[in-house]
Amino acid sequence: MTRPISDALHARIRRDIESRIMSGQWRPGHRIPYEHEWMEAYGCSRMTVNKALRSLVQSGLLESRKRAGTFVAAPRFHRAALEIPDIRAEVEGQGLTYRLDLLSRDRRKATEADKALLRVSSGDLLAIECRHFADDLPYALEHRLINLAAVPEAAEVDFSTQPPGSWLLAHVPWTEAEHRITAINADPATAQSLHVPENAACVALERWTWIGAGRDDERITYARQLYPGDRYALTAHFHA
Amino acid sequence: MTRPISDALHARIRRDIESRIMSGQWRPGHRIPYEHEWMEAYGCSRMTVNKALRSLVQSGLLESRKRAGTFVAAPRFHRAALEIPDIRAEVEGQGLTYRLDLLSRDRRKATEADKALLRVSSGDLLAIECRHFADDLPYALEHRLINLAAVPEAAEVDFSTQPPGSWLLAHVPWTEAEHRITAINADPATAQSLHVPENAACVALERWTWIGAGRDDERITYARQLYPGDRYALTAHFHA
DNA sequence: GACTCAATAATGTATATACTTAAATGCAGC
DNA sequence: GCTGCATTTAAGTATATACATTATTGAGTC
Repeated sequence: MTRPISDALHARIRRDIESRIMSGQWRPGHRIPYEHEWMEAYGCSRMTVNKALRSLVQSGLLESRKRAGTFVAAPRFHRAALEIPDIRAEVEGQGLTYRLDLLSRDRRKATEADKALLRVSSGDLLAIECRHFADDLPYALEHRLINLAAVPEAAEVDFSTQPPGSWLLAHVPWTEAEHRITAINADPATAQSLHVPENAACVALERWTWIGAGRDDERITYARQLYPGDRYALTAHFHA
Repeated sequence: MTRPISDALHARIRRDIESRIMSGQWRPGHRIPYEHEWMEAYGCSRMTVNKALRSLVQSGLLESRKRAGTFVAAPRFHRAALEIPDIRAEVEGQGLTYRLDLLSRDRRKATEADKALLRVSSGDLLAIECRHFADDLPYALEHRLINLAAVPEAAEVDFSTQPPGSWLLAHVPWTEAEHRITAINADPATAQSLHVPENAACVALERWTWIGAGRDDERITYARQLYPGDRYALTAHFHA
């Protein structure tokens, strides 16, 4: 997942700055040398220095202010890049056999509850309940709503073999998404479905997906996935 | 959290491309126009076009191949940027009163268990157990190990008022970090400590933090935070 | 047809230059 | 001391240009 290291000059400058920040030599708030100082130091043009700095600004390590200079940004949070693979890919990536179990599929007009979850005001949708298996052990329980106004093709798709997440990821790419991760106790039905004891702690991952950033944004899907807490962990890595 | 919109030409080109991808008009694998076509379309230089494209490549929306062109990247995961604020900031950000309760503080040579968690081979460390309160309701239970070889100053800090996470974030900036999120059932002691029923589902957030990307990396700290699942949710947003 | 190899065309990198923009600085006047 | 204003300086944007790199294309050969 690491970027291929490049021997380009701007990449070297970038790495040099990065390592001085990472090592703690330059702390947040520290004003790093001016662009013209870097260009002297490396005997290159300002554009080259600028390219390095801009890329560090984009990744949040630096912050520039006109006239004042460029500063090491203050980390206000622990940032991490969470990459949630689609479940089939995740299971198969672990060398296990994936199997999907479609529990229910219902095409209906949005109920009040659906509207609240999908964040739409009306329309038809597809409601799916399914279980994901890894080597015959339940891996996740999924409840999903798909907005048919946004993705009419979904009405024709056979979700008894293809997980809805995989299909959507391939067919409705590059959407905006919001995730909510919490923990819940398995109710009796969930416990039975996931083969865990009643009240077992589960990771609940909710995801809202939509297209477009403006007012005319279009809700695509809502998904809620429950994972047995003792078999599953989300991992995230911060690298800058 | 949204970037300030810029009216620079390269930013406009960027937005135009972005919106065509986000709207689904250009799907993954699609070859977008060549740089020289963009420069004709906008009547600008190639460097300006290049700036827009590079920034979209950096954020993972595009992918360039020499000679072949620039393509819409295939989203293989649901990416999300997880920003985990330090607990005090998080609580106070919600308008609640923060209070820290230091349960134990122990300076010791690393035990076998410590070594495994902190991922060091030996050395002195500081082990801290504390509870974070929001308006007199327990918010999180924290178990933390700090490697004194990496952060000797920590030995002198008074962690009865200042949460270790806040202090570390301010004093050991820009580190690498790995997060692991899972769900567990509260054991009797934890339940009592967090004022939740026994076996209540809790979000368990583990974080390993170190400095430097090479072999000579230095382990800073290990933290495990338990949050009552019914009072707490991690949220993450993907925006591209 | 399959293989080799050179021409081609697109991105990648870098330079030198010029003008714009915004904020820190310092000076003048009250 | 404080305020307002002009100055200055560093980053921001953009251009035109050149050469490097590399994967594709296609022509020529076996």
